[in-house]
Amino acid sequence: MQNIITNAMTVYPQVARVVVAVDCIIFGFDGRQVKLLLIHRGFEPEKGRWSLMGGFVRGEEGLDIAAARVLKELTGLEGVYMKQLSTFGEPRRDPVERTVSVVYFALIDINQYAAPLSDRFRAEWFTLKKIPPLIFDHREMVTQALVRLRQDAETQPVLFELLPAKFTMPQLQSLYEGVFSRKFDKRNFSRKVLASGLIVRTKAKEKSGSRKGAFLFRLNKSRRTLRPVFEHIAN
Amino acid sequence: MQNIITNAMTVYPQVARVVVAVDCIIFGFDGRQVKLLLIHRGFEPEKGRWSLMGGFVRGEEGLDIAAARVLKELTGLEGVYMKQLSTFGEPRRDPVERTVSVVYFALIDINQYAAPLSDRFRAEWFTLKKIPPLIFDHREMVTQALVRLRQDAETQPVLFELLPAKFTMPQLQSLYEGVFSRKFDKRNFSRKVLASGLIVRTKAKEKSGSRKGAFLFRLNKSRRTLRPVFEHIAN
DNA sequence: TCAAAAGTGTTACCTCTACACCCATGG
DNA sequence: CCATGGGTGTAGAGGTAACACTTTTGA
Repeated sequence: MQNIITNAMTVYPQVARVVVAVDCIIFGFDGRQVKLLLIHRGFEPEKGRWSLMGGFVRGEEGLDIAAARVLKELTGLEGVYMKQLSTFGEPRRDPVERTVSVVYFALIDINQYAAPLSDRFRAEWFTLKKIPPLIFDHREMVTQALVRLRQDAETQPVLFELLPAKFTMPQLQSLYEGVFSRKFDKRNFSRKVLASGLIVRTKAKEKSGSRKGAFLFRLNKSRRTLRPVFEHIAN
Repeated sequence: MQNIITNAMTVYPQVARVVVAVDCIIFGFDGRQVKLLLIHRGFEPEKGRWSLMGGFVRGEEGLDIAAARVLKELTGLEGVYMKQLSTFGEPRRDPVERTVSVVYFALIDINQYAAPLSDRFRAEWFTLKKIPPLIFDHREMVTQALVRLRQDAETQPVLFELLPAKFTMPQLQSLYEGVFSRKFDKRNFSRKVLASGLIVRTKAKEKSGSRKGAFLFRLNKSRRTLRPVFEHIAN
């Protein structure tokens, strides 16, 4: 087994080299529920079980690039919101060979491309309450991603990545309720979101889904954070 | 150059293997200022410049374990608060050979062991405003760590890791002021911290540092978070 | 006795939460 | 005409921020 050294670099002697992979946690929102995209493994190890979408990092590829490539292979999507979560490296987490996995999570609007999916890979969306058993330490990765998603959603408008360009207030509220697993009061919710200045009401209405129709909103591009900074212990 | 495979595992064919390292960002507090521990490199590459303390991950070693080992090699400390920050893996970040570095940050009370330092390595504490140029992408690592430290400090009582078991209110306030780079009103600050129930006043006073003396406080072990959870968009 | 740091209370404002009814429309 | 989901306002409570003076004691 020859180690792959890609050019004439000198090397560190006596140092173990390991396989580095990326795994992608893909969250989606379909207008009603927050979901997680999983693939049904058609290969060993753990053939036939569910897992995150992953792949090995190539020789000349940075980690972010590798994650974007893996996401594209599965969903066909590019330019998606994607963030590094953390790295898993227990020596025996992958039974085949020691593999250090850098985990990313992505947020996408499910409806925008329900189509591109499922071809090369058997991929399915699962609601957060019905996640099947996952291989290796993937379940722990998902748990961490959810914690992080909530943290981020508290301070930054990340959840808008999961929505189409125009969305209704009830959709936005369902999204927040899904991510935080709790209900919000719709009057307080809409007042608070509007007060943030992040979204703007358009004149159009979405008429499917209710007889009355719901106003469509869009992001106000000039705003980037929900609050300047929040300090728990502060003046 | 033989790849090191530690046992009879089968392997993934055709996959690049790379060196995995850990780098430790060590924040400390001396009762007045928040500081960062750096080492003066006595070896190539970048000999003579400043860097974070790092080391390669060994064959049978998990990432957290590797980081703890590296921290111990430098400071002699064990059982310290340590958390994974993120992973850096640009192909040419290390000119010697491709190296993926998993970054950890640790929080310690400087006074507790000013001694154990500086022997094997030339290590020095730098205030956050006087960080020298660092090698590779270490400066970016530090920047990210500071952002994360602030985020964490907003929701969790992590900063207490930087303090001795007993500390004064002015010390605590300097710590928060150092981390957030701003001043707080001492009346509001102490009221707020005390209202959190996180700390308890003892009868003892710290008499050095002021003529009047300042009450010593200690952590109230039963409390774990500053607030249950905070939602920006919530009910 | 005075310089230096520690300690303490009140008020105005703003934000958060709880809560219930009317509106528009398609069937 | 009625069932369904969408939209809105108000009042009470709680938290935040601004603000200045007194205490202690070592030198």
